[in-house]
Amino acid sequence: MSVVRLLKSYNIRSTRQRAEVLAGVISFKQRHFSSEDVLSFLTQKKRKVSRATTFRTLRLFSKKGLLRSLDLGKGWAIYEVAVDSPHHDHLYCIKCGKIIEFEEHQIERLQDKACRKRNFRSLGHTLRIVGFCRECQK
Amino acid sequence: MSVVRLLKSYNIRSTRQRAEVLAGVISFKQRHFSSEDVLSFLTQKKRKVSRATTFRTLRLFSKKGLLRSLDLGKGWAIYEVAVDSPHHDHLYCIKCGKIIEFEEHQIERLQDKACRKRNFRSLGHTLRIVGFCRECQK
DNA sequence: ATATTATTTGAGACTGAGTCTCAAATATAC
DNA sequence: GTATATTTGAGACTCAGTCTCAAATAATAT
Repeated sequence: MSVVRLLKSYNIRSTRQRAEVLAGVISFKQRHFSSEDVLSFLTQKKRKVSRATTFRTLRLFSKKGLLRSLDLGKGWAIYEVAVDSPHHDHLYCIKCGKIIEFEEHQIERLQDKACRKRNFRSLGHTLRIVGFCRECQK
Repeated sequence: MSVVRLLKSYNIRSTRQRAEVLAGVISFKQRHFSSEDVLSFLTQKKRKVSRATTFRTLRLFSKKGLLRSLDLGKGWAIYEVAVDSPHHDHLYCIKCGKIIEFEEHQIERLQDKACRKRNFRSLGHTLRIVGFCRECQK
Protein backbone atom coordinates (compact mmCIF):
# COMPACT_ATOMS: atom_id res chain seq x y z
CA MET A 1 0.00 0.00 0.00
CA SER A 2 1.27 3.50 -0.81
CA VAL A 3 2.11 5.72 2.10
CA VAL A 4 -0.56 8.18 1.01
CA ARG A 5 -3.23 5.52 1.15
CA LEU A 6 -1.87 4.18 4.40
CA LEU A 7 -2.22 7.66 5.90
CA LYS A 8 -5.76 7.99 4.60
CA SER A 9 -6.71 4.60 6.01
CA TYR A 10 -5.60 5.81 9.42
CA ASN A 11 -7.58 9.00 9.05
CA ILE A 12 -4.56 11.22 8.74
CA ARG A 13 -4.44 14.02 6.21
CA SER A 14 -1.75 13.39 3.70
CA THR A 15 0.91 16.03 3.21
CA ARG A 16 4.35 15.79 1.65
CA GLN A 17 6.02 15.92 5.04
CA ARG A 18 3.86 13.24 6.59
CA ALA A 19 4.45 10.97 3.63
CA GLU A 20 8.21 11.51 3.94
CA VAL A 21 8.15 10.68 7.64
CA LEU A 22 6.05 7.58 7.11
CA ALA A 23 8.14 6.34 4.19
CA GLY A 24 11.20 6.98 6.31
CA VAL A 25 10.15 5.02 9.34
CA ILE A 26 8.88 2.15 7.21
CA SER A 27 12.13 1.89 5.29
CA PHE A 28 14.18 2.12 8.49
CA LYS A 29 16.56 -0.73 9.13
CA GLN A 30 16.08 -0.20 12.85
CA ARG A 31 12.80 -1.34 14.28
CA HIS A 32 13.18 1.07 17.21
CA PHE A 33 14.03 4.71 16.71
CA SER A 34 13.92 8.08 18.41
CA SER A 35 12.55 11.31 16.95
CA GLU A 36 16.12 12.50 16.46
CA ASP A 37 16.90 9.32 14.53
CA VAL A 38 14.08 10.04 12.13
CA LEU A 39 15.02 13.69 11.78
CA SER A 40 18.65 13.00 10.96
CA PHE A 41 17.66 10.20 8.59
CA LEU A 42 15.40 12.55 6.65
CA THR A 43 17.96 15.34 6.69
CA GLN A 44 20.63 13.01 5.39
CA LYS A 45 18.33 11.78 2.61
CA LYS A 46 17.67 15.43 1.66
CA ARG A 47 13.99 15.04 2.48
CA LYS A 48 13.26 18.41 3.99
CA VAL A 49 11.00 18.14 7.04
CA SER A 50 11.49 20.56 9.89
CA ARG A 51 12.28 19.58 13.43
CA ALA A 52 8.90 20.74 14.74
CA THR A 53 7.00 18.86 12.06
CA THR A 54 8.99 15.66 12.52
CA PHE A 55 8.29 15.59 16.25
CA ARG A 56 4.68 16.60 15.72
CA THR A 57 4.14 13.98 13.07
CA LEU A 58 5.59 11.12 15.11
CA ARG A 59 3.36 12.11 17.99
CA LEU A 60 0.37 12.22 15.64
CA PHE A 61 1.16 8.82 14.11
CA SER A 62 1.47 7.41 17.58
CA LYS A 63 -1.90 8.82 18.59
CA LYS A 64 -3.51 7.46 15.46
CA GLY A 65 -2.10 4.00 15.95
CA LEU A 66 0.39 3.89 13.08
CA LEU A 67 3.30 3.95 15.50
CA ARG A 68 3.67 2.91 19.09
CA SER A 69 5.56 5.09 21.53
CA LEU A 70 7.71 3.15 23.95
CA ASP A 71 9.26 4.35 27.13
CA LEU A 72 12.53 2.53 27.56
CA GLY A 73 13.67 4.78 30.37
CA LYS A 74 16.06 6.70 28.16
CA GLY A 75 14.38 9.97 28.96
CA TRP A 76 12.96 10.37 25.48
CA ALA A 77 10.45 8.55 23.32
CA ILE A 78 11.31 5.49 21.26
CA TYR A 79 8.93 4.52 18.47
CA GLU A 80 8.16 1.32 16.62
CA VAL A 81 5.82 0.72 13.70
CA ALA A 82 2.57 -0.63 15.09
CA VAL A 83 1.00 -1.71 11.80
CA ASP A 84 0.86 -5.52 11.59
CA SER A 85 2.49 -5.88 14.97
CA PRO A 86 0.48 -6.89 18.01
CA HIS A 87 1.17 -5.57 21.47
CA HIS A 88 4.24 -6.97 23.19
CA ASP A 89 6.72 -6.16 25.93
CA HIS A 90 10.45 -5.42 25.85
CA LEU A 91 13.74 -6.65 27.19
CA TYR A 92 16.30 -3.86 27.03
CA CYS A 93 20.02 -4.63 27.20
CA ILE A 94 21.74 -1.78 29.01
CA LYS A 95 25.12 -2.76 27.59
CA CYS A 96 24.60 -3.05 23.82
CA GLY A 97 21.23 -1.31 23.63
CA LYS A 98 19.53 -4.27 21.98
CA ILE A 99 15.77 -4.46 22.34
CA ILE A 100 14.15 -7.88 22.42
CA GLU A 101 10.40 -8.05 21.97
CA PHE A 102 8.43 -10.70 23.75
CA GLU A 103 4.86 -11.74 24.30
CA GLU A 104 3.55 -13.54 27.34
CA HIS A 105 -0.12 -14.05 27.12
CA GLN A 106 -0.37 -15.07 30.73
CA ILE A 107 1.25 -11.88 31.99
CA GLU A 108 -1.35 -9.86 30.11
CA ARG A 109 -4.14 -11.87 31.66
CA LEU A 110 -2.77 -11.42 35.15
CA GLN A 111 -2.49 -7.68 34.57
CA ASP A 112 -6.13 -7.52 33.55
CA LYS A 113 -6.99 -9.44 36.66
CA ALA A 114 -4.96 -7.06 38.85
CA CYS A 115 -6.83 -4.11 37.33
CA ARG A 116 -10.25 -5.66 37.74
CA LYS A 117 -9.52 -6.49 41.34
CA ARG A 118 -8.82 -2.80 42.01
CA ASN A 119 -11.56 -1.34 39.82
CA PHE A 120 -8.94 0.25 37.61
CA ARG A 121 -9.78 0.81 33.93
CA SER A 122 -6.58 0.16 32.03
CA LEU A 123 -5.79 2.09 28.87
CA GLY A 124 -2.46 0.39 28.32
CA HIS A 125 0.67 -0.73 30.02
CA THR A 126 4.41 -0.75 29.76
CA LEU A 127 6.48 -3.70 30.85
CA ARG A 128 10.18 -3.22 30.40
CA ILE A 129 12.83 -5.56 31.77
CA VAL A 130 16.36 -4.18 31.78
CA GLY A 131 19.51 -6.26 32.05
CA PHE A 132 22.07 -8.04 29.90
CA CYS A 133 21.30 -9.96 26.74
CA ARG A 134 22.84 -13.35 26.02
CA GLU A 135 25.90 -11.88 24.26
CA CYS A 136 26.59 -9.19 26.84
CA GLN A 137 26.82 -11.63 29.73
CA LYS A 138 30.00 -13.18 28.34
CA MET B 1 16.72 5.36 63.62
CA SER B 2 18.32 8.75 63.11
CA VAL B 3 18.85 9.84 59.54
CA VAL B 4 22.61 9.98 60.13
CA ARG B 5 22.68 6.36 61.20
CA LEU B 6 20.33 5.38 58.40
CA LEU B 7 22.77 6.94 55.94
CA LYS B 8 25.70 5.13 57.52
CA SER B 9 23.87 1.82 57.41
CA TYR B 10 23.42 2.30 53.68
CA ASN B 11 27.09 3.13 53.25
CA ILE B 12 26.50 6.75 52.44
CA ARG B 13 28.70 9.48 53.92
CA SER B 14 26.69 11.71 56.10
CA THR B 15 26.63 15.42 55.35
CA ARG B 16 24.23 18.12 56.47
CA GLN B 17 22.68 18.27 52.99
CA ARG B 18 22.17 14.54 52.70
CA ALA B 19 20.59 14.40 56.13
CA GLU B 20 18.23 17.25 55.15
CA VAL B 21 17.19 15.48 51.98
CA LEU B 22 16.63 12.18 53.74
CA ALA B 23 14.69 13.74 56.60
CA GLY B 24 12.67 15.60 53.98
CA VAL B 25 11.65 12.61 51.91
CA ILE B 26 10.87 10.54 54.99
CA SER B 27 8.63 13.21 56.45
CA PHE B 28 6.90 13.75 53.11
CA LYS B 29 3.16 13.33 53.10
CA GLN B 30 3.37 12.15 49.51
CA ARG B 31 4.74 8.69 48.96
CA HIS B 32 5.74 9.59 45.39
CA PHE B 33 7.68 12.72 44.58
CA SER B 34 9.85 14.31 41.93
CA SER B 35 13.23 15.95 42.45
CA GLU B 36 11.56 19.33 42.05
CA ASP B 37 9.06 18.40 44.76
CA VAL B 38 11.91 17.71 47.17
CA LEU B 39 13.80 20.85 46.20
CA SER B 40 10.84 23.15 46.72
CA PHE B 41 9.93 21.39 49.96
CA LEU B 42 13.43 22.00 51.33
CA THR B 43 13.50 25.57 50.06
CA GLN B 44 10.17 26.30 51.68
CA LYS B 45 11.35 24.80 54.98
CA LYS B 46 14.44 27.02 54.79
CA ARG B 47 16.71 23.99 54.63
CA LYS B 48 19.33 25.20 52.22
CA VAL B 49 20.36 22.50 49.76
CA SER B 50 21.28 23.50 46.24
CA ARG B 51 19.56 22.28 43.14
CA ALA B 52 22.60 20.30 41.98
CA THR B 53 23.01 18.62 45.35
CA THR B 54 19.34 17.75 45.68
CA PHE B 55 19.29 16.05 42.30
CA ARG B 56 22.64 14.37 42.92
CA THR B 57 21.57 13.15 46.35
CA LEU B 58 18.31 11.64 45.17
CA ARG B 59 20.20 9.82 42.42
CA LEU B 60 22.72 8.58 44.99
CA PHE B 61 20.04 7.40 47.41
CA SER B 62 18.39 5.59 44.57
CA LYS B 63 21.63 3.87 43.61
CA LYS B 64 22.27 2.87 47.21
CA GLY B 65 18.81 1.42 47.67
CA LEU B 66 17.36 3.98 50.04
CA LEU B 67 14.99 5.25 47.39
CA ARG B 68 13.54 3.67 44.30
CA SER B 69 13.38 5.61 41.06
CA LEU B 70 10.18 5.06 39.11
CA ASP B 71 9.47 5.88 35.55
CA LEU B 72 5.82 6.80 35.29
CA GLY B 73 6.20 8.16 31.79
CA LYS B 74 6.07 11.76 32.93
CA GLY B 75 9.42 12.53 31.36
CA TRP B 76 11.16 12.90 34.70
CA ALA B 77 11.97 10.66 37.63
CA ILE B 78 9.55 9.91 40.43
CA TYR B 79 10.96 8.53 43.67
CA GLU B 80 9.58 6.50 46.52
CA VAL B 81 11.22 5.45 49.78
CA ALA B 82 12.44 1.88 49.33
CA VAL B 83 13.27 1.15 52.98
CA ASP B 84 10.80 -1.39 54.39
CA SER B 85 8.92 -1.57 51.11
CA PRO B 86 9.31 -4.60 48.86
CA HIS B 87 9.28 -4.37 45.08
CA HIS B 88 5.89 -3.73 43.52
CA ASP B 89 4.31 -2.39 40.35
CA HIS B 90 2.15 0.65 39.73
CA LEU B 91 -1.22 1.67 38.42
CA TYR B 92 -1.16 5.30 37.35
CA CYS B 93 -4.38 7.28 36.94
CA ILE B 94 -3.91 9.77 34.12
CA LYS B 95 -6.83 11.85 35.32
CA CYS B 96 -6.17 12.52 39.00
CA GLY B 97 -2.52 11.44 39.10
CA LYS B 98 -3.10 8.87 41.80
CA ILE B 99 -0.59 6.05 42.01
CA ILE B 100 -1.75 2.67 43.24
CA GLU B 101 0.89 0.14 44.20
CA PHE B 102 0.27 -3.53 43.64
CA GLU B 103 2.06 -6.81 43.91
CA GLU B 104 1.37 -9.87 41.81
CA HIS B 105 3.70 -12.62 42.66
CA GLN B 106 2.74 -14.63 39.63
CA ILE B 107 3.57 -11.83 37.21
CA GLU B 108 7.07 -11.67 38.70
CA ARG B 109 7.50 -15.39 38.24
CA LEU B 110 6.36 -15.27 34.63
CA GLN B 111 8.79 -12.44 33.96
CA ASP B 112 11.66 -14.47 35.32
CA LYS B 113 10.56 -17.33 33.12
CA ALA B 114 10.42 -15.08 30.04
CA CYS B 115 13.99 -13.93 30.79
CA ARG B 116 15.34 -17.41 31.33
CA LYS B 117 13.76 -18.61 28.10
CA ARG B 118 15.68 -15.89 26.22
CA ASN B 119 18.93 -16.12 28.16
CA PHE B 120 18.43 -12.59 29.40
CA ARG B 121 19.89 -11.61 32.77
CA SER B 122 17.41 -9.26 34.38
CA LEU B 123 18.56 -6.45 36.62
CA GLY B 124 15.09 -5.12 37.24
CA HIS B 125 11.85 -4.25 35.58
CA THR B 126 9.17 -1.64 35.35
CA LEU B 127 5.53 -2.50 35.00
CA ARG B 128 3.25 0.46 34.77
CA ILE B 129 -0.42 0.31 33.90
CA VAL B 130 -2.02 3.62 32.99
CA GLY B 131 -5.72 4.31 32.97
CA PHE B 132 -8.52 5.56 35.21
CA CYS B 133 -8.87 4.78 38.88
CA ARG B 134 -12.18 3.82 40.42
CA GLU B 135 -13.19 7.41 41.22
CA CYS B 136 -12.17 8.85 37.86
CA GLN B 137 -14.37 6.49 35.87
CA LYS B 138 -17.51 8.10 37.22
C1' DA C 1 44.75 18.37 67.62
C1' DT C 2 46.69 19.23 63.13
C1' DA C 3 47.91 18.36 58.67
C1' DT C 4 46.98 15.82 54.64
C1' DT C 5 44.00 13.75 51.38
C1' DA C 6 39.55 12.72 49.44
C1' DT C 7 34.87 13.88 48.84
C1' DT C 8 31.04 17.00 48.57
C1' DT C 9 28.89 21.32 47.67
C1' DG C 10 26.95 25.53 45.20
C1' DA C 11 26.29 29.10 41.65
C1' DG C 12 25.18 29.32 37.54
C1' DA C 13 26.22 28.11 32.79
C1' DC C 14 24.99 24.49 29.90
C1' DT C 15 22.50 20.40 27.58
C1' DG C 16 19.17 18.36 24.81
C1' DA C 17 14.65 16.49 23.86
C1' DG C 18 10.70 18.45 22.98
C1' DT C 19 7.18 22.51 22.50
C1' DC C 20 5.37 27.06 21.15
C1' DT C 21 4.44 31.00 18.17
C1' DC C 22 2.63 32.92 14.28
C1' DA C 23 2.95 34.25 9.61
C1' DA C 24 3.25 31.85 5.29
C1' DA C 25 2.15 27.74 2.68
C1' DT C 26 -0.76 24.06 1.58
C1' DA C 27 -4.84 21.16 1.62
C1' DT C 28 -9.86 20.52 1.53
C1' DA C 29 -14.66 22.17 0.90
C1' DC C 30 -17.85 24.76 -1.58
C1' DG D 1 -11.51 29.17 -8.45
C1' DT D 2 -12.38 31.03 -4.11
C1' DA D 3 -13.06 30.57 0.77
C1' DT D 4 -11.99 28.12 4.94
C1' DA D 5 -9.32 25.11 7.72
C1' DT D 6 -5.16 22.84 8.58
C1' DT D 7 -0.25 22.30 8.43
C1' DT D 8 4.38 23.89 8.19
C1' DG D 9 8.99 26.10 9.44
C1' DA D 10 12.38 29.10 11.77
C1' DG D 11 13.90 29.81 15.69
C1' DA D 12 12.95 31.25 20.36
C1' DC D 13 11.73 28.95 24.39
C1' DT D 14 10.95 25.35 28.22
C1' DC D 15 12.44 22.57 31.73
C1' DA D 16 14.38 18.53 34.04
C1' DG D 17 18.63 17.41 34.71
C1' DT D 18 23.97 17.77 34.31
C1' DC D 19 28.55 19.91 34.36
C1' DT D 20 32.33 22.80 36.01
C1' DC D 21 35.46 24.04 39.25
C1' DA D 22 36.83 26.62 43.16
C1' DA D 23 35.61 26.60 47.96
C1' DA D 24 33.92 23.97 51.89
C1' DT D 25 33.66 19.94 54.47
C1' DA D 26 34.64 15.19 55.89
C1' DA D 27 37.71 11.19 56.69
C1' DT D 28 42.35 9.66 57.57
C1' DA D 29 47.10 9.80 59.01
C1' DT D 30 50.46 11.72 62.03
